[in-house]
Amino acid sequence: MSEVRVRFAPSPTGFFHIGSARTALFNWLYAKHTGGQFILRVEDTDKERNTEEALQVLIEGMQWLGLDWDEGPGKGGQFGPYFQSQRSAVYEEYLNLLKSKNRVYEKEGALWFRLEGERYIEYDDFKKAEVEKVKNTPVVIDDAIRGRVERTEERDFVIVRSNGEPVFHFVNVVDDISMNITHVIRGEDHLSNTSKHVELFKAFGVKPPIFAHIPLILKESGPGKMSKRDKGALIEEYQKRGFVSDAVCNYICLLGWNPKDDQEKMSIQTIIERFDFDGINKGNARFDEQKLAALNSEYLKELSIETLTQLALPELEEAGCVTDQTDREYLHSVLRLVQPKIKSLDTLADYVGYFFQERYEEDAKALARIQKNGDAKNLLLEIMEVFEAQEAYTSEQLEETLTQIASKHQRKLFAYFPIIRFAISGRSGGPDLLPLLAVMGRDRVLSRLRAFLENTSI
RNA sequence: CUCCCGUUCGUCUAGCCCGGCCUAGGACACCAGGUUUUCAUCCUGGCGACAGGGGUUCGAAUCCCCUACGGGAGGCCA
Repeated sequence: MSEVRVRFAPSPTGFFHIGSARTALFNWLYAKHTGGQFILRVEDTDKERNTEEALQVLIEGMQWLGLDWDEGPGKGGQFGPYFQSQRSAVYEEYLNLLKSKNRVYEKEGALWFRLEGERYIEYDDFKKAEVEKVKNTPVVIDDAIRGRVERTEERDFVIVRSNGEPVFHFVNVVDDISMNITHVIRGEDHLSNTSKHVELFKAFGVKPPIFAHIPLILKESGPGKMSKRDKGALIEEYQKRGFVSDAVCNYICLLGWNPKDDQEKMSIQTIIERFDFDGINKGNARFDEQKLAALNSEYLKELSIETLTQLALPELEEAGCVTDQTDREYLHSVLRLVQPKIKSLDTLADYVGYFFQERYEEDAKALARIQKNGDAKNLLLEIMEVFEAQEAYTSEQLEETLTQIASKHQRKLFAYFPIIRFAISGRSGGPDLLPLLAVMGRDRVLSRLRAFLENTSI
């Protein structure tokens, strides 16, 4: 039994598309699941757009998702080189092989692959021209996901352009042969092309690998598959926005694959164990950012405070909440406080801004609501009296004092909450109030309460 | 225009291969309550689907055929 060898063969375009990422992920999972090898092969034949930076985007994206490769760029391997731009000699060799079998001919400067079978001319309504077709026997693809698929390839096709560059179908097959690829896991958009590939495998006299065509990811709204310009399409965006990479991985897996027992949130280790072709769906899946966000928030809640801080820091720094001067202890305690509540990191700065900045916006509507209930000023004055005197600001002690003044003034404990919250944060919602006060600490709380009493007419 | 693939709640999906246990299960979203302050928290409940039509069968979401719809491919792009 030979070892499983799968590959991810992206063309660096400067973006790391979520669909590509999932193809990479499924290949990687299959390799891990079977104990096989995962190969990264860069299809950089299109010199125009394949730049060094474009490659970097791809590699960073792969690393961010935790998809390491056994052979490929930066890693080497005995089947290299792993850049198609460096494999001309291999292509030359295989081209000669085809030529020796009389399967190549030249037309208009390009090299064409010759199908076997009887030829005839037919008008083609798509090409709007007379074209030569071949009466060919159908190719049978025994797809690991879709089952038996039959398709007839009925026209010769170009394998080397007139400028000398070999085309995708050719290099793809040659590389899969010369790299001993055993399973080709790729998007369904390649299913129709597979008949070309199988014809080439047959011409080379090589048994084709096992094909597994995975469903496509459709854009969130509107028709068609997801493309680079669609919302949520780029992996690097999630990275920038502070998504948990494990959450993104987990979500992408769920787009077209599931373990069949309603499990959704799974560690990558669990997914590796459970991943297999029979869990992959045939139908295309529509991308749903809300579901991703929900999963991501579950992951956020489990992060260690150090990891959470690391993820949140760029956003907080950019918003000016946090600087080098910010006390790390304080930052940690704020994040620990809000962690059970947060849903995403890309709006975190707005949610916690007031912890760090003395100037923050006040929500006029919230204030109006509080004033409607009346007595706001008295409530605050009653509090000031005891808060000033109090030294210890733990959640429990604050509750005790508040309970005392409440009974002294014959009020409900919670009568004080809204106005306190507003006076120190300018809003009506947020983390639980008592722990919040404890985190902010005596000095901050007192100075904000004083400032509020002075500056705001209530 | 041709060929290929697909079609279960709004969305991701379980069930389909091996027909009865399906009054079709879960999750996200949404709605309603609750959590003796707030909610970008948590809990409970609700809403909500077998694309349509024909077969086969005692019995079909499950098997077969047709139609419709969706997706993909048909490049000297990958």
